[in-house]
Amino acid sequence: MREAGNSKGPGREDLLFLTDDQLRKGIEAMFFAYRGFTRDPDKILVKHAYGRAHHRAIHFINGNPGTTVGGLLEVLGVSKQSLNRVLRRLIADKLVESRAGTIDRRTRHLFLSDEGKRLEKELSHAQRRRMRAAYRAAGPEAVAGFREVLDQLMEPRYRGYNNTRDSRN
Amino acid sequence: MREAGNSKGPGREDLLFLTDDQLRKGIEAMFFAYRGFTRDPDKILVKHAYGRAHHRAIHFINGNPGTTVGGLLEVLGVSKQSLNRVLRRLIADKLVESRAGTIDRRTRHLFLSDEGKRLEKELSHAQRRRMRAAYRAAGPEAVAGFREVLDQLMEPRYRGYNNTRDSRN
DNA sequence: TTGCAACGTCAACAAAGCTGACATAAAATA
DNA sequence: TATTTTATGTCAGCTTTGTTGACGTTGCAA
Repeated sequence: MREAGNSKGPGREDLLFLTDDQLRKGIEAMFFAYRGFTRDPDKILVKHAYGRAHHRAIHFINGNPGTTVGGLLEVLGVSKQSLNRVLRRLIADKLVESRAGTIDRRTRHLFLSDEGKRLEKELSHAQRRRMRAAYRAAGPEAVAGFREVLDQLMEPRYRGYNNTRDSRN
Repeated sequence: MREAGNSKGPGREDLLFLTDDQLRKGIEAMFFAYRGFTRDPDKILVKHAYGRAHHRAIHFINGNPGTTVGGLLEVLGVSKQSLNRVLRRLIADKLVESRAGTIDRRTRHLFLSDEGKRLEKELSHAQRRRMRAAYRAAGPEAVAGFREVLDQLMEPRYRGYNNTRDSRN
């Protein structure tokens, strides 16, 4: 992929000529798509009286069980006070468990409780459902392209964040 | 595009089999990408003491000069009180002009002033710059796929929103 | 004339971001 | 050992942006 200019003539595509209008449409599509993307979980969250910030915390704790507060702060990119407010409530509500580390007892390792996992499943199921429908409708090649562009849009340090996280104590 | 299953064997791609993990990665990529996507304009906005809501209003007024308050409400999907707060300030700061319609004098038609256009250019230039870099790095086929998936993710009523808007008085 | 539509606005509230300041416990280091 | 740094928690205060409910005005339309 990503070859540049091959056969007859310097077509605009080959030179990756991008009009402001093409880019503007992409920008608007990103705005509308993100709203669609968050819509289903948002509806579930209001029922439980949580917000998007709670969803994000739950999501990343689920994907990285045992991650520390500091780890979460890095991924989420918010202030510790802001994260703490969210986390405090999730812990009080017993959706998240916080355990002091054994090798470094200053750190707090975070886990979803069974009830936390239940909510996570409810949220991620809804979000995956929409994502799956979009992927299916667009087809596998479109999905590959989608992921490539997203990887380019994000800040480089978050590329390839996936790949099971360290979660050891 | 979007053919389904052709040659030997029912490959997973051909059946559009999508693992939860694939979908989860797409979901996370969407989160990180959206953050990257808004980062540059956000930095500019803080200098001017505006927020993302102001950016959105400016963006859509720029794209649809003469749009009404009601039109903006539809696209942005927020309450009129919320939009009004943003708009009131932009008008007070003389970035946006509001003119009563001539055929229906109840409506307010919105336009960017010269200064409004200046800020819009500053914001959209930064955002297009990142988008352009992402598009260039990913290549034209990836871009096509990106757009297809975004179109699927958004609520259907916003598909093809682009295409120059009515802006007559 | 009566009613609906488009808009503006006040009030009150909530979510979620921020900064600054301070506290504690534990690790790391001098 | 004494000191400093790190990881975390928390209080206070402020901002932006979203919500709902209520009410007022102007103007189009029946």
